[in-house]
Amino acid sequence: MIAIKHLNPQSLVSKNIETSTMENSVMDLCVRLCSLLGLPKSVGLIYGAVFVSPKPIEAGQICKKLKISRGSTSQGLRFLKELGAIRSSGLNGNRAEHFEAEEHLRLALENFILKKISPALKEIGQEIEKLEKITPGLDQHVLAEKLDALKRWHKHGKLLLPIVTGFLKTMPLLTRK
Amino acid sequence: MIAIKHLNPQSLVSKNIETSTMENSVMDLCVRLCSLLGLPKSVGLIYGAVFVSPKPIEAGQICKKLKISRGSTSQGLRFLKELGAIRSSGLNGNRAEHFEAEEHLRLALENFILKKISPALKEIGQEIEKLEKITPGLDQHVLAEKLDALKRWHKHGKLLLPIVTGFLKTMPLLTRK
DNA sequence: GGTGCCTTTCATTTTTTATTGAAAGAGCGG
DNA sequence: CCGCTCTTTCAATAAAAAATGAAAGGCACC
Repeated sequence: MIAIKHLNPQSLVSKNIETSTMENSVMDLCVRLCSLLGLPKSVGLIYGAVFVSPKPIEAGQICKKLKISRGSTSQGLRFLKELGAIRSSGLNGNRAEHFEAEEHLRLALENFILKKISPALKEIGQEIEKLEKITPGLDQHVLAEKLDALKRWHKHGKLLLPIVTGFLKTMPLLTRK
Repeated sequence: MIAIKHLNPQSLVSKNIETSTMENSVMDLCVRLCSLLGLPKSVGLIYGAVFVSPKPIEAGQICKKLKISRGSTSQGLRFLKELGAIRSSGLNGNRAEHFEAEEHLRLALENFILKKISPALKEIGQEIEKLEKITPGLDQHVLAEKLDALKRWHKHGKLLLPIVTGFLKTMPLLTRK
């Protein structure tokens, strides 16, 4: 079945953590926010764990706390780091890398949008260009019309993008500490 | 591996249709647009087939043309109809339902955004409300701070939504015929 | 150089999501 | 009412995505 998916209203993290309701719920929110962007639950959980932690947290603690595997944790952390949602805060004493949430989650969101949407729009643009070059046969004028419609959508999609990222800039920062 | 997914640059529909390059490419674009919204390929193909067709097309033709099953076709058409991306144009003569693309694809997009994002924001809002009611213990003031940050994000998310849908209203229509 | 501790990688497994096709439904014409 | 044609539904299957955990790599300290 094809359907627009929603997460169910009850707690999403209870299987993973059994700590204070408050912490639990804040992490729940993180999972929801991630899933809105189409990111897997584990990424939401990992981000939540870093976000919620009062001090930089290391991978080992995260995967123990969330009861998820070493591999998932590692990959999730890498993804979040590349995105700019968390950052490493050095190898406090021992060899364990410690993570904390970035102050500017907004940058991560912008990053995400740029990485995900921009290339898609670009490819669509290229596809349209290729199409333009084809001299349409006589029976294809209807298609040519449709192509024009798609072109307009593409143009306006490109326009919308900076508006959204621009709006993000006006948002208050999601700060830690 | 977790990664931001992109469709590969070469044709996405060649396995499904072997008609004119132009038609093929327009459908390709439809698939890309759908996948940007996280919809399955079949939905993109089906929408493409309806969009590209110079006259209302029936389900049977679609599933023959795309070489996909009756079930997928039926479900995809229902989904697109509910979304307002296509509409039924009566049972021309025989019992077969005929479909054509909606003029106002913009409405479908708004619909999609509203159905997908609004409920999520609402649930996040409820979750935050619930959290507010919890009197935080002494050791939880750090969490309370983080909750504030999330609250601000939620507020601004709600603000962004009408701006995006508002922007959609300024777009030229994606017209058929 | 060996040991302990932590990390990443990646082939395999599990879980989730999408697709299929057979069976059942629905309307029309005779 | 029956046969025909098209549709929907849904349990089974296939495909895709995510999670696991064993193996391999890195680094600090002895």
